[in-house]
Amino acid sequence: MRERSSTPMKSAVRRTTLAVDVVVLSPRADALAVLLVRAPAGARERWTLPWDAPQLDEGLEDAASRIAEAVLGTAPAFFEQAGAFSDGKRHPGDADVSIGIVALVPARAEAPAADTEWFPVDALPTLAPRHRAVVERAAAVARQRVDQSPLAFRLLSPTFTLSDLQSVYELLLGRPLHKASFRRALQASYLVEPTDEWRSEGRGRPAQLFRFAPRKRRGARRGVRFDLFTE
Amino acid sequence: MRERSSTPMKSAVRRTTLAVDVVVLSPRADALAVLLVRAPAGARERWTLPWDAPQLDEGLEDAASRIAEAVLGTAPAFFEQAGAFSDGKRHPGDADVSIGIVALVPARAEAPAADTEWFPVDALPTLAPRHRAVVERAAAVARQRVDQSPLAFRLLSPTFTLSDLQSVYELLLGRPLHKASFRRALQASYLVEPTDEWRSEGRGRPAQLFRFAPRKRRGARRGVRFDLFTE
DNA sequence: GACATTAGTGACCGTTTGTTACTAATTCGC
DNA sequence: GCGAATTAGTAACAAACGGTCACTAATGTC
Repeated sequence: MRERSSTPMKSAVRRTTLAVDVVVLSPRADALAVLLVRAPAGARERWTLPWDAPQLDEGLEDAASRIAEAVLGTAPAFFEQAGAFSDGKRHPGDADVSIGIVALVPARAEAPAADTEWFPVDALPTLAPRHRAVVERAAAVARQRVDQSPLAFRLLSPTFTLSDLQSVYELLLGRPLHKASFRRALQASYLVEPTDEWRSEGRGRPAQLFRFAPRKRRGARRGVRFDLFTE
Repeated sequence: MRERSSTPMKSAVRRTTLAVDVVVLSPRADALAVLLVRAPAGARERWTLPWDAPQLDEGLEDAASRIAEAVLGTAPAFFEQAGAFSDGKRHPGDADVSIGIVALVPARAEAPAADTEWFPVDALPTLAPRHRAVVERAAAVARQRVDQSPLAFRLLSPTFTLSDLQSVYELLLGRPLHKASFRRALQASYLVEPTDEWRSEGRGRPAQLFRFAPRKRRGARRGVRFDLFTE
């Protein structure tokens, strides 16, 4: 009979410093971009993610919303957890544990707050190691879940053209998609519905505007896919 | 010009009580089961997830491994985060924030430690509300990621029959799969390779044993799927 | 030895998907 | 005004995929 240590459930609960690190993502100029904040003078890196400790009895998403609103001016409508980080990597506030939370905002014309700037996720400035890991994980989460979560629609205005939507998918998936196939699959998914409006943007034929309006699908999900990331 | 509050990055880092709640999953008797620990006398619920606060400078996965080993006798080989939980729901140790971590172990003959018991995830006993949410989220994570992560193989011994593998997929997906289609898709995925061994289990033809041995796939991933959960 | 039971495969065929090629509606340059 | 360029949208073909059925194979049970 193997000797077993007593279960650890009774040990005292230690106090830990906790940070909510927010990764605000938005499509900018043909790249997925993250909003960074200029670090106060004296910090080791020039840029950081917006972050803070959660307030007493404040939910993590509530904290993320508050933190994002402070830098954006408005609260994003969509959040998703990107994981918890506690490894030896340094956090700008020396938090023991970080909760990474992705916030998605549509591309807008307005500039962000002073002391903030958009950076493509593939061309980040030097960040604290923890923050770099959070951003990378956040981007990976967005890429992995784009087909199971209405992520793409949160990166667009309420109405959008199908070309806009396809561009966002291509941005997230990192590869070009074929127009006809994309539209056929979208049609079958019952995720969008056309509006009466059309948008004419410079040259070319005007495009019809659609809105996100998922309806129940009749067909059950079919076979398995073995889509492991085995690179 | 809108008035903006100063960015919150400078506020003092508050101390928080943090718990790592471990969801040990294993296939048992045609159901996905979770390992629960009998709560000490006086606790409000009779059962809890194995949990503990992380030690100083201990990674979250390290903590999960230690906690799981205390109840299993051996450390599971595979962990995956299931999210952070901070909402008002009560935790057995009154932790402010819980990190839910899924640990996968193959079905084994051996009984778990004393004061522990396997429960099907669809037939849980009364748990603290936080723990119930963690288990539900963990099961959902396992179900969602089964085709993107080698989850299913971590619920099996190093060698297994294709029927075993199909059963695990059916368990996780919650629906029957067709044998021929399953095998055809698996073949195309280059995820398993046959061994020289065969297993005869009571009646019926013996089955060849396979092992998980993913190889690079030639074909690039194809089109998009719009598999939003819109029930 | 007939039968039940589980493993594994071949083949048919309808559906899905990649691709090409087309039509449609607009702006730009002249 | 008119053709070229540009972007939107769709039809149609061929190949690949996936659901299904039917079969063969190897074992234990009676």
